[in-house]
Amino acid sequence: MLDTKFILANLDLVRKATDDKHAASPYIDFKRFAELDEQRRKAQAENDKLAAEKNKISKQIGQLIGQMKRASDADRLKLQSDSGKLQEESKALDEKMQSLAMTFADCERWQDEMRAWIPNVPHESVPEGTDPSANKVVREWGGEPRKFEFKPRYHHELGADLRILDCERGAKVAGSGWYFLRGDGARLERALVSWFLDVHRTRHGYTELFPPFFVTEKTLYGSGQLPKFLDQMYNALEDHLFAIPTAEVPVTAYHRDEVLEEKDLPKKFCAYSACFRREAGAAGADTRGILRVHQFNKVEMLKLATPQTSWDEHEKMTADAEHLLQELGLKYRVISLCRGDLGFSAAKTYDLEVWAPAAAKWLEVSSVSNFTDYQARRSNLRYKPAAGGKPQFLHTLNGSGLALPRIQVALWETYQQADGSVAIPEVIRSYMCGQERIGVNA
RNA sequence: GGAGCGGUGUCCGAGCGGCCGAAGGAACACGCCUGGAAAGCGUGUAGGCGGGAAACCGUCUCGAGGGUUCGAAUCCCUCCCGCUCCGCCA
Repeated sequence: MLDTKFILANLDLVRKATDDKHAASPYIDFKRFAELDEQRRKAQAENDKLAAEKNKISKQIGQLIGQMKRASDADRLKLQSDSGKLQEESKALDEKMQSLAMTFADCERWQDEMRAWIPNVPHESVPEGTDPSANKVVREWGGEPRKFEFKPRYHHELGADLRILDCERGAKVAGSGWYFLRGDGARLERALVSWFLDVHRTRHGYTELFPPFFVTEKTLYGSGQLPKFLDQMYNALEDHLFAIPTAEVPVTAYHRDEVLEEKDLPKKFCAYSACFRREAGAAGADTRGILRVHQFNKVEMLKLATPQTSWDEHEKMTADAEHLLQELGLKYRVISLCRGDLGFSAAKTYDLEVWAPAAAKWLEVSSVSNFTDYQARRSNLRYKPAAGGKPQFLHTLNGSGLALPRIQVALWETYQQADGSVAIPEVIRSYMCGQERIGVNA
């Protein structure tokens, strides 16, 4: 969430961000926000003044009672009546304070509520625009798309023929949008996850985490999924837990409510997790195969950085994800999302899209974002500057590195052979016991 | 799931109704001492909010939330988390 003072000092900026991000809602009323702020500060100032007085009186009573213990009988009576009077005064103050305290708490609660619905402000380098058509292609890698000397087959055809993907049985067991990977398909999935993690760990310097797949409401709130995206999440009502839509959620919460040392920054984590998404409202889109599913595997990268380095780290993280695609030999492009397509909590996002040659489509396989201090404020993630001074909010960044099974889709389609088999990319072979191609699975 | 114990500052740990934002120790920082270091000694070291140009002042915070009281880390209630024992279990 944004800082209250920042919102008030930059109303136009915040209002535009809210509109551009299609986040305007009845919960947000900037005029009311400013009024609440004034009311809140007034109530607090008044309340604090009375509290100071009351504390003074209580202290005096304490002293009188102390004196009473040592006093003669005659003096004791006098002291007793004095302290009685003070007690009355204190009670009177208490009554006055009650309504002030209530006003204060109400104002603060409403402000916080409103802040929870106000999105992050985009970085100035983010393209203007209201929908994906305004997104900018930053760069493309991989040259000309592969030319096939035969008619390339779609991933769902390849998956079925090679018996590495079984959507029918997935649907039987769990419903539409659920699937089985089978044989070498399942093995390739596992190999890719291991390879992703190993590259990030050994070559990109990330610490590996294996996170919980279910988290509390508070945790989801911290990374900005709640309150806005409640309907996109699976939950276990009985236990008040939600299935994570991405490892970003538990890993962002990892250092929640902590104050880190600047010398330990940036913190870099990578984490595998299954991701669960209800995809409510997406029915009808990408129905064939496994382009849009309710459960998928993903390796996530996450960084906690200072505001001074976060933009640099954002570019580096993007490069880390690209590195994987390059080694897999997959054609891809990097897109800078426009203001209207940017996520709720993000200040800037690069999407990485791989080319699926049979479908002749770009598939989003990674989304690398800088959230600046937006999530950090929600999650109370801070650091102590090396130069001294008050703790500051960190900047959080995260990006997929990478998301399955779309990578599988691109691999199958890109590396399919005339005989119907699929070649396994060089870098993955050692993770597949040296296997070089996927033929029909027994 | 049942029974018992416990959650205090960066950490350990005392406090069990007022003089407690909190003893003592450790750690860290600065200063003294030293040729230099260790030991010694001295000083300092939480966060939120509000006010103030600042120095600083006020207020709130001893797991969270509520209650009793003029006054709560201390008493009462609810919840959360941890530990020990028992039960169950991959």
